[in-house]
Amino acid sequence: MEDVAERADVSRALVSLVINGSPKVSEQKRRRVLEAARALGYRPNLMARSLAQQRTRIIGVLVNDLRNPFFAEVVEGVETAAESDEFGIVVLNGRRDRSRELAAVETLVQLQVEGLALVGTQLDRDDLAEVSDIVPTVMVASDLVGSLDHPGVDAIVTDGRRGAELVVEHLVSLGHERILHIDGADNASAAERRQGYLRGMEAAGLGGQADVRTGGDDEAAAFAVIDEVLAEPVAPTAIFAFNDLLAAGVLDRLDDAGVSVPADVSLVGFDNTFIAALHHLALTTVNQPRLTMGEMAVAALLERLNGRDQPVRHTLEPELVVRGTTGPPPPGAAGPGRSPAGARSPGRPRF
Amino acid sequence: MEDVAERADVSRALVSLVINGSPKVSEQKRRRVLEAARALGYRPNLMARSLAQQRTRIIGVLVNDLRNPFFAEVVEGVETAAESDEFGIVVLNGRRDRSRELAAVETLVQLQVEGLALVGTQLDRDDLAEVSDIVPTVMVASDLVGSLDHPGVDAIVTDGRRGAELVVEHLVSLGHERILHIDGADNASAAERRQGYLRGMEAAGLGGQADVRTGGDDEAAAFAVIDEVLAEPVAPTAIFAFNDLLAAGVLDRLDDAGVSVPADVSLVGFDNTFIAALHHLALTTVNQPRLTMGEMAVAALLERLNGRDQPVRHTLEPELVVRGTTGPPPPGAAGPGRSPAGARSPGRPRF
DNA sequence: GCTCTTGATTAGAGCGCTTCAACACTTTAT
DNA sequence: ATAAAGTGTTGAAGCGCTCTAATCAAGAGC
Repeated sequence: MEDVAERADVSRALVSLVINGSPKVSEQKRRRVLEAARALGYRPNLMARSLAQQRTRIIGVLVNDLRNPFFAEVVEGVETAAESDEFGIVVLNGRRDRSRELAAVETLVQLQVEGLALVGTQLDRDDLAEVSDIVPTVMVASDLVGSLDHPGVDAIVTDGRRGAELVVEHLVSLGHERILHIDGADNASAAERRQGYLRGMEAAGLGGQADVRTGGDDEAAAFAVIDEVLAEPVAPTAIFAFNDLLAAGVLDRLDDAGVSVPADVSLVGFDNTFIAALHHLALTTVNQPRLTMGEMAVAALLERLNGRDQPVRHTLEPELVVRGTTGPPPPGAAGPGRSPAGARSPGRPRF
Repeated sequence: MEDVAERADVSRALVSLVINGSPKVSEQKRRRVLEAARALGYRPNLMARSLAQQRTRIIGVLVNDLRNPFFAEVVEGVETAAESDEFGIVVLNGRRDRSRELAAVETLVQLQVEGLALVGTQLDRDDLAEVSDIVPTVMVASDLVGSLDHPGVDAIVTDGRRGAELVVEHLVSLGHERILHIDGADNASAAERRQGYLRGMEAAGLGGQADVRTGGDDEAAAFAVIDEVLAEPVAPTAIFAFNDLLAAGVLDRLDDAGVSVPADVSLVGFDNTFIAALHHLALTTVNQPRLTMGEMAVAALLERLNGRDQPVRHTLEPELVVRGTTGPPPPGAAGPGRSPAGARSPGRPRF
């Protein structure tokens, strides 16, 4: 910068003004400076600028798992919105490891980000208590575990409970009763969807048949569960998986076992990622407005920066997307899975 | 920091030493400082540190499209390697827009990253000429368009030409002759794979039947091409798509049209993303070692930082992964697509 | 001819940290 | 005892920038 100033025969201050497009610079000097800058290949040092300016115009984004297309799209939403507000974003990947997430948050705070968007993270209120005092924080697509209203944290979520209810309602309306839920284990949104499933089952008078198995959030997690289920005497006629990735794994394993979907068993995912839309999967699923969620997250952060100090919680409506993996249960397979004691018929159709 | 120093009753310099784990600090003072820091919730300012230290320990990663699982996995490789070398990474998403890519590179340079990993970007040598003088640069999974050896830029690629040849060889060995290639349009790796396809066809004595159509790099790009192909009198018996995403789109469209794979037409993708592995797609494809590529990229950058000034170019071997979308051509469909003038038989089987 | 505005430019302090040279104090060698 | 060497600590400069307040030049008003 010194060099540029010298070459243009002006002061360093003026160079700064030109670089930042101040209106109070004569056209003549502006030209001189710009030319000198180009000639010397001058590039402002963002670190120094941020330090001097006491602001970074950076939004930190911590994402649970970049490989999951769902999160990748939320991030795109964040990026789009940030860009149009002249903010940059820094994306860190938690890779489903909570301690890595914690470290990442720390890094972002030290980087002096002006806002923190936590996408699908598993952090809880204790992890965030301190941080949210320092920097505006918004959780996207996952809620603060065990807290309805932490005052410093905003949230943009899709109503997972409602989404799960929609799934159950859909399956029930097709005639299913033995509906299995493979959940997301300790994933941040798992509890809510599980709850919705249970409520949906209750509401349909199927409370006694509710069956939740521990799954996870990728294809691999499905394998063990499906193997287990296949080994049991009575099989479900429908499976509701925590998310699309998991559902894809279920589909694979059922395929291996020669079980056909939806003829033998119906299958539903969650998220409506592009995978679900592939015709060969044609997965019935629940849509979440990913881009919108990302954009709303940025909006929430900016509001905080502009002085709002009340927490905000936007709950978006999920939407059932019916595709090809759901249909009526196979004939003769209806009825409760667990008959009254001793009445279990050995010949009950499997799938 | 000032406050911490005061509370611990030491100088600012000593606080710095403690924070950075210098061995030449007495245990007593170290304790005092750490305690004061904790009590005050002190967090070092990374910007200030980088400025003073004249290094950031950050590797900038620019990725063509985060939604493509292939790139997401390369990034994970980069991240893993960077992490173990105590580097952080900053990921920017070009979203397939070249001007955005250019802007992103500029941002990263201004951020003072110590290394630049360009994953699948479309930038050419002119875009990079200046940048690569400033910061070590490595291209991953895509090559510098129109240049065999730009001295400042390293490259980690899979041999796309060879990969495409493998595909053609595989299809030819199954008995295919009318093999269509839907390319990646202006995507960075498109030219190479196209070339490999053409060479493969030549080598098999099928040069005259080579047929390349302009595609793209996502599902949507496939639709128009497939519609076009379906409207023509003579259909290919095999389709080689630029990548898995595109192949998935092809599969969808063929499905819509009632064409079955591989009975009527064989289909091959590229990249071996997890999508290809889904049993319901079971896409034959070409594997690229994504994680390894990411890790090698970091290794290359670190070598540069340690003084290497010769460019390095690692070409990894692609590997054909045969799954369920390839098989012999339908009976009676063999033979050249374009018969000698006038000899076109109207009844030639379509697909 | 003088002061008052207005607008363009600049000097210099300061952002939060690191680091080098200097300093004070011990310990060891002579 | 004294010099030499080692340990632990600190003052102060400096990283590249911004920004406030001061300065300067030039025209307007009386």
